[in-house]
Amino acid sequence: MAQNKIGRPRAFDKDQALAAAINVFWEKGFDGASMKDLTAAMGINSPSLYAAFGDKRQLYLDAIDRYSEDDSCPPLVAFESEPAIERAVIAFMKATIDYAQQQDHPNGCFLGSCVSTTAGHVDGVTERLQKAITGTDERLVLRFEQEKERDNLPDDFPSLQRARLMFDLRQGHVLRARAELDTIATEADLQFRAKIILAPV
Amino acid sequence: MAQNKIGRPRAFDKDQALAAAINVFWEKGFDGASMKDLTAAMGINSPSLYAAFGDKRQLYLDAIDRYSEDDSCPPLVAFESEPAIERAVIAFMKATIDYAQQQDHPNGCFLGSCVSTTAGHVDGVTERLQKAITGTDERLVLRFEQEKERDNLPDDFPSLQRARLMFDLRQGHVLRARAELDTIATEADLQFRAKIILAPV
DNA sequence: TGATATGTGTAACGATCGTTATTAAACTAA
DNA sequence: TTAGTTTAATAACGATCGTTACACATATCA
Repeated sequence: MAQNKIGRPRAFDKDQALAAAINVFWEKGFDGASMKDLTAAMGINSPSLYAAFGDKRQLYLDAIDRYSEDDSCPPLVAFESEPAIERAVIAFMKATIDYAQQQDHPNGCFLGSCVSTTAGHVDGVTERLQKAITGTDERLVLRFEQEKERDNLPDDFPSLQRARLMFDLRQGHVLRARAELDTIATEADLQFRAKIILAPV
Repeated sequence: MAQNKIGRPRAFDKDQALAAAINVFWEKGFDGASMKDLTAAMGINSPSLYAAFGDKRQLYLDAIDRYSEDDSCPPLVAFESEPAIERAVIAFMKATIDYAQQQDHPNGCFLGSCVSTTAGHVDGVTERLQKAITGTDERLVLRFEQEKERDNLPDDFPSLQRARLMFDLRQGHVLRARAELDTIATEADLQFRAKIILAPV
């Protein structure tokens, strides 16, 4: 796991420290998270943090990058790994709801609930946010296109339109979860939302 | 407008100052906005701010309350004032997109893009966010119910389900706008989104 | 006109911010 | 064992944070 330079005095686990930093930023935001908060959660002292990550802003950008990694978004992974497309759409939504309310990390979505605040006033954030959004769109589109090739969706299925629809719906769940409101999760509601995603034009 | 106690030395316009504070918080977030930023934008000195609003946190809560006032959300107002329900839904979406990208204030939505970050770590925010969300749901439901009474919508139309659908879609536009991404605004996409909102069960 | 009330502006408060110089400790290589 | 290297921990840096005393200006009312 941790690829430390062998042998030296027990170096801390950088991956683990970064994961801890994500949760702090996620809970308090970039400006709300102090170095004291961060070092306490990461289990290191500030000089180690600076040696490993540069400064607070770079740590923040690293946290965003780590969070945006391919396999870091459970809803996307659920969507991509479910064989039947109808079930995949439902899996995406269920995973979105579950994930946003999960107890082992703050509510909502790090990107949608927190990073968005710093877009435009912390350098490097806007580009990363854009990449995360368009990247998600593209992964959703990819799956739809694959299904079209397999004749599981009609040839005129508007993949990008529906991908964006899925993504946009997701943000509502995220905000409700952040506000500690129960998100709708009745089977009927989920079925309806899945139906409209896959509805013929 | 400003209801100052008459005659005393030129008191600043509290409403106008609060409006300026909203934009600062909206752009930089609660923790990212310094008192210096705030007083500069509000055109007053800190003692005046403290006399009028208490402290930074109370000013923030006042800003949230002011922003959440009944007539402060253009998409909602558009939805409520358009006579035909089909056109009202489209007006809501168009207003959402326009508003989130408008140039006279920061991108996105103050509540959805910024306040959400402080939910859970600044006292008083979560309750206000909940009230704003459920309040919006209720206003959307109210209009749908009125249309049902006028037989413009079927009796079994699931008002709450569709209200939440509208609201959730909105958040996607808000996030994209915050990230300075163009949101979809083709007539076809809008038509489709309006269609699914009003679709029979 | 003077006394008083109200709000402004200056300047400073202690606390905490992000950051770093410096010292101590731990392990490898010889 | 000892020299050398790498990391951790302590403590301090100047700057800025949110907040507030204090003195000055302005307008009303006696």
